[in-house]
Amino acid sequence: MKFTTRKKEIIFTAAKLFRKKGYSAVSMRDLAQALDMKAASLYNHINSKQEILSIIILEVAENFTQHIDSVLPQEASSIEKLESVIENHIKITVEKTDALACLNNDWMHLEQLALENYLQMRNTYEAKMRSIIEQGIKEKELKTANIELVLFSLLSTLRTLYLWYAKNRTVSIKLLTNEMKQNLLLGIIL
Amino acid sequence: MKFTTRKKEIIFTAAKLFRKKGYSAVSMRDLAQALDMKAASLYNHINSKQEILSIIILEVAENFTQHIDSVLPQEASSIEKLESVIENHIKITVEKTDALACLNNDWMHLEQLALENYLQMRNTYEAKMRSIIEQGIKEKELKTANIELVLFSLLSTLRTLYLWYAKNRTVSIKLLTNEMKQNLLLGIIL
DNA sequence: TAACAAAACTAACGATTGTTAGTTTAACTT
DNA sequence: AAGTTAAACTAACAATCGTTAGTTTTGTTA
Repeated sequence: MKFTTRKKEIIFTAAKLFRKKGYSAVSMRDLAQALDMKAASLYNHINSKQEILSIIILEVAENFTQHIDSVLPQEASSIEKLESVIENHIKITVEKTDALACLNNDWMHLEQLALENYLQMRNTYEAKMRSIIEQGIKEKELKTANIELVLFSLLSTLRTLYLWYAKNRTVSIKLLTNEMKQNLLLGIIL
Repeated sequence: MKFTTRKKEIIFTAAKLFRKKGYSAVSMRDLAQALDMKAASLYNHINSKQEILSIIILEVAENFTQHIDSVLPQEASSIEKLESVIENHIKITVEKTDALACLNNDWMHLEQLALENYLQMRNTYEAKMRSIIEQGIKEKELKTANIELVLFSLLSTLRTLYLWYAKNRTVSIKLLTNEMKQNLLLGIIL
């Protein structure tokens, strides 16, 4: 990996460590050692451990926000919109595996504004997903069902797909995308 | 809640705290305070923080193991077996929400034998789930698809259902079970 | 009521935590 | 070559970590 700045390298490495052991279990000395430097030197580039976490998480959260904001106003069927959401989740899973894991597992260790920011983005994201599902039911494209459970069924798999992808990195994104659309939207029963 | 022993009360409370903040972020002093006692007093009942974690996680893991061991040899269709697995996941989600969350999020903080034990149970569980799916495909009950992805799609939702249930405790288990079978097995498209 | 056991307490330990201050090295720019 | 800045270093801080030792309180049994 090539980095434009040392700060990005630190954040990249931190994401890898946070993913493996969790934010709280990674010390600044652990992080420094992984970068072959001393803990105090990290502070030439970052302000705090907390700043590292918030940069990692908020960047991914903004990726999700931007995508759904672009999908929602489109003139498309609800199913096409859901497919686009699935594609984006897979894209982020593949491109930002570690950061996505941090978002999933360590968001509760965010503090103050960063936490508020994250929660607001997550709530908005879920509300927009919900509206897509509601549109689909209204237009008779989706089954009438408990919207909250449909929403959760989709998001739970998409959010944790990085766990599967970490052990199956050789699979083609094309195949992965098609299979996930199948499983999530059409079910697995013949 | 009524407890038979102080030890169970400690473990129950620990599971609640571990779930909220993660194993590493909960100190023995945090745990003691939640029980209205001093940290040192905990050691009259437990041997170590690590012991608490392993008791919490291994008990739930054994619940999963026992159930799938009873399902696998049954004379039933693959779909009936999958439905039984779904029912069990929901049962554990409802009855042992906090412990299940610990298993999901903090298993990597298990040490030595407890970690080996857990991983062995998880691998065996997944292998048995896989064999049910393979049976279903062979008997033309399930679609021909990437088995690993079908397995993951099911397990990812079932494993994290506690996140949804925590915010929707009033839903009836009957409804929850039926909707989950629908979503996971038949999909959401009309 | 005296004796005993269970379970709480205080005090402290060595290790580790995130972080700061002050200093030295390394890499460019003039 | 001299000057400047970025980025590493050593040393240390106050706080907190899991845990132990020794003591006191509490509640039950003889």
